[in-house]
Amino acid sequence: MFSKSCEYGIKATLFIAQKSQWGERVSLKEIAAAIDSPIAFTAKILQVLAKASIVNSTKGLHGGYEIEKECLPKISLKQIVQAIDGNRIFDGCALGLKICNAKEPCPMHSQFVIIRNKLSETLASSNLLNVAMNLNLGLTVLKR
Amino acid sequence: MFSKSCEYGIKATLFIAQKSQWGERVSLKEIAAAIDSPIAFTAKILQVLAKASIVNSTKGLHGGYEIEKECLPKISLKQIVQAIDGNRIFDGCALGLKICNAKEPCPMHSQFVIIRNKLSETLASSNLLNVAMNLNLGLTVLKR
DNA sequence: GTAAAATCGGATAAAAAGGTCTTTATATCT
DNA sequence: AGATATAAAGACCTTTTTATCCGATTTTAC
Repeated sequence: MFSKSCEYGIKATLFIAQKSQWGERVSLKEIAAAIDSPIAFTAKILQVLAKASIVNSTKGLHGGYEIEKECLPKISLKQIVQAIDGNRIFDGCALGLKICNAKEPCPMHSQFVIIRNKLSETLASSNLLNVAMNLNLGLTVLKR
Repeated sequence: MFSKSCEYGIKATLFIAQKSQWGERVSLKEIAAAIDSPIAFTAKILQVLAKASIVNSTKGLHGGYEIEKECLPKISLKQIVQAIDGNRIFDGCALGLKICNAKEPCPMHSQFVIIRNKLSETLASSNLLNVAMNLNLGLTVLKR
């Protein structure tokens, strides 16, 4: 479904969001440990997320990553997916056709429009605050 | 969503299904041309589909691939996907967790169960006869 | 100035995608 | 029956993409 980069990106953002609720800033090392990801690879993904202004990064001693508390309810998982994987998953043809639309559809087009719209809505309607709250309550996990 | 192998596999099977309606047997070359796929790679995928008894292959002069007419309504696209990509797409965690279920869910588990079930149902309820008929009518295409 | 932390450019490894060549099977034509 | 042309099967190789790692640089608090 998603690339590995995107999986790590989502998990990393969620961990940062969780800590940012309490105004805590987290380092790369902490993130990688929390989501069980390769540290250097995670760094690269975080750069992308920082450039997309989904997370804020601070260099130097006591630096790290954070998200402004007020932004948490405004950032959706869809934004993360788009920043890392683009939106091929939302608008690309399931059978890989270059041109595939209602006028010239692939054999699965009409069915997949429904599924992709559902996916898009699901991701667009989730926000970091909600998801982070479930993490806090221990109802969901980022590892294992 | 699907691997390239799977995309080609679905398109190849649909093309074979279309021709098999009229009792025609098609060669690798014809298939690759019809679905615009690399010929040698397509051969490999067809081997997998033949081993999974989704298509019948015949060697030698006038050989090629076909599907018994009576089987067309009994074969679903889900079977093709499972034969090539396995069923990670149907039961794997969207965030890549090894363990992810209702008891120990990832933050997106409950939402993704719905999407994956929808995908599974859609693919399971489609059959080669129906899809091939739309191809015949020119309502859908395998190329472009 | 030093240590901690992110950034940046590139190097390496692994997996997916695609290609080549040889072998095997099978109809058809002497 | 044997030779031949055709077509899939199988083993192996190359390219491309994705994933991962490393080292040098920059930034900042103390």
